[in-house]
Amino acid sequence: MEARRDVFQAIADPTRRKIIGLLADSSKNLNSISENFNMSRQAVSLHIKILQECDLIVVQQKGRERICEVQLEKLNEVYEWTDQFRTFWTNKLHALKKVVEQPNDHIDSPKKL
Amino acid sequence: MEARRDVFQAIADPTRRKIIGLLADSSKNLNSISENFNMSRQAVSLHIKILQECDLIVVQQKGRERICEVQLEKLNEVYEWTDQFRTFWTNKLHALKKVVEQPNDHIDSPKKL
DNA sequence: TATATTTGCAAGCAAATACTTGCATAATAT
DNA sequence: ATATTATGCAAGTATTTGCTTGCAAATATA
Repeated sequence: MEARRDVFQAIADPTRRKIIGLLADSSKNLNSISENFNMSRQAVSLHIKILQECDLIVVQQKGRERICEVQLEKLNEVYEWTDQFRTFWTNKLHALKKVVEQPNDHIDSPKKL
Repeated sequence: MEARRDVFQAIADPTRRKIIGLLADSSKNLNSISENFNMSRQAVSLHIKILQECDLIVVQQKGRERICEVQLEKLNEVYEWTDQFRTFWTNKLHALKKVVEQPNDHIDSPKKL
């Protein structure tokens, strides 16, 4: 069953987030990744597969080894989604400040909230 | 079954992300939220519950209504996790530039990225 | 060639997820 | 008082998830 497979789903699992962290440091083959976890190699392999399916990881066959490289840019989707709301929560602090500090409008105000 | 319940898990579901978006605009009661979806009220109610369990939503009883308010600050955990890697992928572009462009430091540089 | 290593594939399983429908309950409106 | 509205609770189901173990295959090393 090909289920929904997106970046948000992929990073929902803590093991997969840890894998991303490991690979951000340097590319690694499947076995050396799985050494960092208390689960079977197969379990890790499955996580890798999921990360691959949403292009967070690119796997390159090198002899009998599979070198996994993380594509951190793919996290941009998540970054942007959260960042969109970040302006909301930072504005909770700044919006008030702006209103209070501005006794009247100036010509050079480019934007008003 | 009390499963792992964290923000990453919570935002993995597209319905829940949409709920967050809706509530970012303004707080709403359960029924008016569920009007935006093609699923049963119960299904939406369950999503709300999950969002509540990780403090992304605070529910306030008001008579017979339950007003849902989103706590966008809780997304900071996700923001920071992605941002940590963002420096990696933006550095792919900027790191080289920095090294090349900066022959020495200046006093009047208020901030360096 | 015999053996180690790195990996894939497949079956099996318990738990979680994402829903559904039906009924109960409490607050409000007529 | 009765109907309407907003909601919760519980049971049931199909699918997905996160793992396991066993076996096979391909590559590298002795």
